[in-house]
Amino acid sequence: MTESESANVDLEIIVQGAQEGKKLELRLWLRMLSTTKLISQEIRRRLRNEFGATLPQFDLMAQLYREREGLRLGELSKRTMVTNGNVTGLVERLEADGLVLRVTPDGDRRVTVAKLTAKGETSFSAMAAAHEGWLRDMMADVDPAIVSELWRDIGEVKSSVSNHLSGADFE
Amino acid sequence: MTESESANVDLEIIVQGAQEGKKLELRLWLRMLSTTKLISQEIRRRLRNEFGATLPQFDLMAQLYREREGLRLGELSKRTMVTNGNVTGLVERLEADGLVLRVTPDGDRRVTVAKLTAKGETSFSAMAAAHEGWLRDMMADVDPAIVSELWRDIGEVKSSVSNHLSGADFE
DNA sequence: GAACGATTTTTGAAATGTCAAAGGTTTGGC
DNA sequence: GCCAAACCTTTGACATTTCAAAAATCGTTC
Repeated sequence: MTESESANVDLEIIVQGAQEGKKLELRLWLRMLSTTKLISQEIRRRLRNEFGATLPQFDLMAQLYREREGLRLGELSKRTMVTNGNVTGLVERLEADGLVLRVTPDGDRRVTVAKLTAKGETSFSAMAAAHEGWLRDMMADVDPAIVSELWRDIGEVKSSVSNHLSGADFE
Repeated sequence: MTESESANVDLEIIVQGAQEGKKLELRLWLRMLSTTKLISQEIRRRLRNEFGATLPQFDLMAQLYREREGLRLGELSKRTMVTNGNVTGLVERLEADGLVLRVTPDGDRRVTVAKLTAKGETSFSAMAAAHEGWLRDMMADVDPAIVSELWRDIGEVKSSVSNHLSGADFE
């Protein structure tokens, strides 16, 4: 390696450090955000066109589907990462559509438990199957090994973020 | 390795294939979505507490900040991935706060161009600096090499998704 | 130069989202 | 038994979001 070549490499490193190394976290965040928006919009569009449902409704029903005995609204709020007040309205509309049932248990009258109706279960399982297929389609060009790697590494990001929250979210 | 041990390994592989290999794309999506929500909420909270601003307003101003001569609302809509109707209201409120100015150019009176006011520029650059720091903090536990890798691989996901959209989004 | 089609933004209805405050209910001392 | 603190959900005020339809303007064609 000649002297000029080695100097060149050093320069590249410096330049790279200034351009690509800077704000890496910011750039990752912007890319995560835009990708998530893109996928969300596509899922929204398909849920609407093929099932007449919305994404928040789908998310909420997904939680209820795996807890057949139902969930308290507060628990639903935590799992869907939606505020309490928002859950109230969502469940209200789902109940009006006959997909969800609200029950107040005898033991504690502060609590409201939401659970899927039979119609809700049928409706959700059809959507869930389609939903899974959409994701496979959308990510079809990505090597499964990379999908796996992404799943693991984003887990690290999530964990780091969880440990550096200013607010109240702890688990 | 005994026969029973080797049989065990095979079982693990099979089980792993059935459990972890299945629905990999779905699981990646759920993790991306929850991580993005987590970070969004944290940024929202800090923008609100420290600057009295909202995240959509911040996003919109970010686009205007790097186009000092201003942007048409339709262009703003594309770049922020927000619908046209939504941009109208966002710009309206930002204008009421004196952060953004709306101008109709002489050449084409259908068009509305939004640009930051001096106050808007000052306000945004303070927020942007803080914003970048928050992200570094939140991702502090993640190896920079992994951040870099994630940025690249999520780019692949985004590209794959873009090529498998049912709707109208093409570029 | 009147009319038609394309472009751009706004509007309106409904759903989702946040936050803070208010309403009930329960529980644990006293 | 009663009161205060804690717990759970709802409410109310706004901001954001989507979609579709309407409004305004431009360009072109005849």
